[in-house]
Amino acid sequence: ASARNGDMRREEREEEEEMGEEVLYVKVMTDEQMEILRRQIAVYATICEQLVEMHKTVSAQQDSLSGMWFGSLYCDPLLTSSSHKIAARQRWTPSPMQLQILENIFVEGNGTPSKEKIKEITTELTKHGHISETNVYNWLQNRRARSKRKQTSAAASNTESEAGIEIELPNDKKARPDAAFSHEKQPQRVDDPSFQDTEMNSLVHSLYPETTKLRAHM
Amino acid sequence: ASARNGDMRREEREEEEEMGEEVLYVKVMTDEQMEILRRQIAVYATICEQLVEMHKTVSAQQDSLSGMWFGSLYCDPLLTSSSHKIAARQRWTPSPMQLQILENIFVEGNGTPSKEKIKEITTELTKHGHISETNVYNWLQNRRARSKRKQTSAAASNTESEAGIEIELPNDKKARPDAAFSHEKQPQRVDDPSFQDTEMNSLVHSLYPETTKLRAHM
DNA sequence: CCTGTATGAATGAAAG
DNA sequence: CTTTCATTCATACAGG
Repeated sequence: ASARNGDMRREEREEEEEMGEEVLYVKVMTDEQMEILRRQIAVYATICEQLVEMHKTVSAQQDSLSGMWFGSLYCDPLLTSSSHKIAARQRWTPSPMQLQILENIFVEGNGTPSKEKIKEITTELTKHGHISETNVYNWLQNRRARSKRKQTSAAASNTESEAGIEIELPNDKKARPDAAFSHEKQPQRVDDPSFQDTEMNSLVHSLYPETTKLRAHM
Repeated sequence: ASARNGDMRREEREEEEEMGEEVLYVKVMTDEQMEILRRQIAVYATICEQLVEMHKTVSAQQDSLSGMWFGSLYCDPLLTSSSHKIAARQRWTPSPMQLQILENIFVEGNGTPSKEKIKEITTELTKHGHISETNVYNWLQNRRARSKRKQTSAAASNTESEAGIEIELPNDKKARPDAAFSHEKQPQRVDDPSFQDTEMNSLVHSLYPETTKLRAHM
């Protein structure tokens, strides 16, 4: 029972849903939307901070428990809430945390995924969830491949732009990003780390001091 | 396989400028930037969730504190912002015409859809509607996979009739280097194009039940 | 409105 | 490394 009437239908639907004047489907954010996003992120940040504060307060009175929490949060965060969680997915799924770290590693661009390194990374990531060296290896491999593919297709259709999409990754000593949103029409380098949000990193860091790697750019 | 069409976006944007009445300079995010943002939000979400869990645990023992807490945190950041939805990531829908053509191509069964071929097909299909190479690629891939699955399940039911055991739980484990035990619950990826609903709202809502308004405009 | 289903897309893993 | 496969995720629709 599938009505394949294509775009027309969808367009109508969307329009009726909300935006009246913006009929076009562009993957573009207006200033306003940017603002919304920024605010939403700010909300997260705020909530997290306050939760952390709260935790501190509470744990000050229950220190026996607090140690346990911080120690086990990432490895086994939800045991308490849902014991009916059986699940057991067959294929590994990186936790957001792991993803973030992997992404950073990728961006840092050591093009050399040495065995040694892999092992090291794996060890680090184990703190944030179940993972194996194979996972790390595969992830990096896939990431590389897909990034490359993207670049290729992008370059293909973007011939006239001499913009020198020097799409080779890493080593960007770009200024530290504060606010992070680019105003340029030209898309930035694909994996521009400058886009990453410092605020969050520091938040995460304050939560999980052992994850210094998150910010490690040197 | 995963490459999203980053360049396509740009083209669309220019289109917009052309036909646009006002110049409307918008800030553009590349897909990659969007993705990074999504992930960062996902990290926030995860942290928040876990903190919430923690809070529940704690407040179960100290309900006097928890009440105070819920009352004071929220500062109404999102209520005002509403109204504009970020253009959703839309998923391509083949027009009937395109579908027909694709079907034919599939039936012709050249099992190897070379890149060359894909490009060609895409060009052809563009005449019948908006489409990209990735779309074609995905479509064929999905078509193949699902066709195959159908056969498999058909065969399975066949076997079942003779064996009498129809337990076909997809529980079979592929050879995995690491023995799998139950994963931690992996919160789903926040992959919401609008950046505005589901995950975050429900998270916030769970934090601040009284702010139901948050969801009002969805 | 909410729930179920078809299907475009993303992605971990493996083959080539 | 590149390409392909298998599985999962998320969304567009249809039906209650």
